[in-house]
Parts: sequence; C-alpha cells; structure tokens
Amino acid sequence: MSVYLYNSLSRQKEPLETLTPNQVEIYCCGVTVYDYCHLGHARSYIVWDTIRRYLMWRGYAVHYVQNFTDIDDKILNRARAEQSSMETVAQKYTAAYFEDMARLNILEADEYTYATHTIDGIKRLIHELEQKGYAYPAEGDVYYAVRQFAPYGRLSGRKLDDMQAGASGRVSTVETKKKDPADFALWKAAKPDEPAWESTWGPGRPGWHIECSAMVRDRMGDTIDIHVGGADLVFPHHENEIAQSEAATGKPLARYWMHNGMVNVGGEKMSKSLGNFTTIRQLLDASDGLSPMALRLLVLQAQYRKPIDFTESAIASAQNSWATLETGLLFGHHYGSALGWPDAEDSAFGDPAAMRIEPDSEPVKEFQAAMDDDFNTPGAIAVLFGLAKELERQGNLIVHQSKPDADAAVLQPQWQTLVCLAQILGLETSPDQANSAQANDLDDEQIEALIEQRRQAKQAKNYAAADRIRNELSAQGITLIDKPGGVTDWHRVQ
RNA sequence: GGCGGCAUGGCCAAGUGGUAAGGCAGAGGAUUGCAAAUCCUUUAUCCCCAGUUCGAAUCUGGGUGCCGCCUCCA
Repeated sequence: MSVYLYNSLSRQKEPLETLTPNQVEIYCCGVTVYDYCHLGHARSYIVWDTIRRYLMWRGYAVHYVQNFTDIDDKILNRARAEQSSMETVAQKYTAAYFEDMARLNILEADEYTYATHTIDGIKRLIHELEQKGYAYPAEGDVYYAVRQFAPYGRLSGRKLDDMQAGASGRVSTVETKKKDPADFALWKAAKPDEPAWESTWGPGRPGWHIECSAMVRDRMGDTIDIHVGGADLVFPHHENEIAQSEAATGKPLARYWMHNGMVNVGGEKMSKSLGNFTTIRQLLDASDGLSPMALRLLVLQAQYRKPIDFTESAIASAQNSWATLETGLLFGHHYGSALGWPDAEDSAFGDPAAMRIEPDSEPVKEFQAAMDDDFNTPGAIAVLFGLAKELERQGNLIVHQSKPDADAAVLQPQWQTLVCLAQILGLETSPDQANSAQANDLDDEQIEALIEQRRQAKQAKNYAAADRIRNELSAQGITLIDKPGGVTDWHRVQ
C-alpha cells in the first residue's frame, strides 16, 4: 500500500510516486512577515508539519523547504506605521513566527528561504521569461503575459475569458501599463524612499509570485514532488508560480499540489482584511486559552481540506479531548515503575525514539490505513483515543483498586504504541509539562492530617467543615476518594 | 456572473454500495452524608425530492442551504 493524497491539480486522490524513490521534495508557501500569525496560519503549518512527520515515519527522506516573504507592500506599510524599517519589521515577525511554531511543536524546515536573499535568482528568472517572450517591461515594471502561457488557469480551473467577463468592474482598469488585465507583476519599480535593488529595468523589487518560483528552482530544481499551501493561494499565487516556472523550464513545477482548508469564524474565513482573526499567541496566552497541544488536536480533528469553524465550544472540546489524550500519554510515567516495567528507571524512558512498536498490530494498521488515505487525521486520532481511553481506565483502576485488570506486559506496548503514533501527529507531552501548573506545597503528612480532620468533622456530621477541607485540597490538586467503610484515599492530580 | 467545495446525533467529525468510527457535551445506574473521582450502561438512518440497485449516507438527476476563490491572504 502506498500513500494516497488528493492532488489539487487532478482533483482526485492519487498514489504518491516520488521522483526519487523513498525521497520527497516538499515546498511550503510561508508567511509574509508583517504581523503575528493567526489561527489560519497555525492550521496550515500544523497540517503540513503532520504530513511531513507522517511521510518520514513511512520511510521517506523528506526535504522540506519553506519561504518567508520579507519584501512586500504590507511590510512597508507596517514599517511606516511603526516608524521603522522593512528589515526591522520583517525580523520581528520572523522571530515571532519561529516562537509560535515552536510552541505548536512544528518541526523546523530543512531550509528557509527569504525573498530578499533570492534577488539574483529572481532577476535571472525574469530575464529568462523575457527572452522567451513571457514577460515584458513597462516603465520600470516587468509583467508576465498570461496569454502567452497556454495552460494558464489549469490549477484553479478557470479560463481567462471567463474571468474577464465575470470580473468586469473588479479587475482594475487603472493599471494601463499592463497589456492584459490578468497580467501580473514580476518586478515592481521602486517608489521614492522604498527599498530597491538595482536591475536592468531600473531600481525595484520583486513581485510576490516570482520569489517562490525562483526559490524552488535555486534550492530544489525544476520539478519537486509536493507543493503545499493554503487553499486561498490556489489563485492567483500558485497559478502564477506554475506559469512562471513552467514557461521557463518546460517542466512541471510540482507533481502534486496540496491545499489546506480555511479556518472560519462564524462561517466566514478568518483573515486579516476582515479583522476577525485571533493570533496564535492571543489564544495560547489567554487565561482561559488553549494549551498548544489542544490547539494542535483541534486542527487535526478535522480533515485538512475541510473548513474548521473556530468557536468557544470547539476550544472547550479540544481542551477536554487533549486532557484525555494526555492522561494516556503519561500513563507510563505515572505507573511504569509501579507496574515493574523493566526500562521505567532508564533516563531515556518515554522517548519515542527509543521505542519499538509492532507494525502489524491492529492500532498501527488502522492508524496507517487512515493516514495513507489522504492523511485522514480524524480517523488516526480515533485510534489514539482507543488506546488512551483504555490506558486511562487502567490507570484509574490502579489508583482506586491498587491494580489494573490487564497484564503489565500488555500495557507497556499499548502505551508505547500510543506515544509513538501520537508523536507522528506531533502530539507530545511530558510529566514536567503536565505538572507545571499543579505544583503544590503540601506534603503527604499534612494531607493525611487534613483528611483526618475531615473524617472527624464528618463523624460529627459537620459537613460544612468537611466539605471545606475537601475543597481546599481540591484547589491544590489533591483529589479525595471516599470509599466504603469510612476510608478516604487521596491522590494528586496528574 | 464564472469556477470549486460542503451538507452525518446537542456540538465537532470519520465513513463513498451491504444495514452508521471517534471526540466533546448529556442521561441512567452503582458508590457517597452530599459531592468529586471511579466503574457500568446509554443517546442518529445520514438536507429535500426522484431514480439506478437485491441493497445507498455512500451512485445518477433535480432542488434547497452554506462556504471558498475570481483583489492581499495560510
């Protein structure tokens, strides 16, 4: 069985056949660094990170390249507003990007490219397009002549004539420099006081689309395996990338195109222009905000091509869902020693890299079947919950009845399978992370003393006092368990 | 107006021909002074209509509703 993925180009699922066996070249359209990333960005990069991790697990050597657009009108506007420079703004939000993505457990790309570091390649590509008759200069600008590229519109499924007919009144007629309204800028003449690079067309800077074509060509070659990005990039961005690259090389830019669905708010796309966005850091840092892993789970509980509606109840659900999964992931840390697992005292205990899971076991087969089918993460997560819920139950039995009803030798591989499969989805935790919010100062002796006080209060039918003690302990992460016969067990919330 | 997509229980969401995964929320029971925690049990015929088929959520046709793109956008 091979991995099947939905190719936007063919509009159907296709088996993944890479140019070089067991190797896959992925280019991901990154962000324009003029503001903090919002949840739409979070979804996009969580999705592509997960696909990358899965392909690695499936044995592919993945070469993953992502760009930063660090020259753009919006960055310049921001720089003016902040009385700063383009470089300063770009650096600030590039750094913020890395911080946010690290919190979401998104692996760093193998290579990052920057438009401003690719100027030579961009100019070379524009010259080549000019020589081949696909580009023309106009008063310091250079435009791409879309009519020259016959397949134009293939990816987005549109025809130039239809677009003009339908978009009458929307396509600007002001730009008289263009020969055709659908032509787009490869090079923009610099306005006064704008950053500019020298060129044969005069001082200027690259248009938006050309940087990706140039960066792919410089770093990865004429044809890559998979090109990924948000569904809102299909047109015009990716369409234009294809026009630029394929006109120059005569070869397909990418064998597969993948696009993630949007994050919606109240049924509408979350976007900067609508102003309905929540930044990643806003959400994660809010007092009632999500943990990063819960956000990751929220994203992956939907199929990547479908829209996600971002709501209060979705947040609450994700937080609770993650709590369940996290309990399962921590099972070995909590009970491994008690169960006498041989490696429980090892320093590397709990590290998925040191675990070996059984590839023919049912959970692994189900997980793989789901993921092979166009990265069906909701199906894969159902497998995780199957394992996590059973481990949660066994853990509760240990706490409440001192022993599980399954063999320790069975529980260990179950737990390892859960940890390994979850890691493929980028869902990870550690005892340190999970406990950081629960630190409390009470030692066992103090707790026992309070429980004894409560027992006496109960005996005197002073339930108000008894409940007060119970609540105080609860507030410090101590759960009391009243058992028949007046015995009260307790444990710390884990 | 053009192109594309979606419509499954209270909410979210898999499933693309054989009689509905999973999560969240909820309910009932056990236990309890009451709770909590825990254990057990439990909640749908898949937007509407017509058709194909022994059989359809799953295929076809027609509706209805919603969304995205056509302008910067993950």
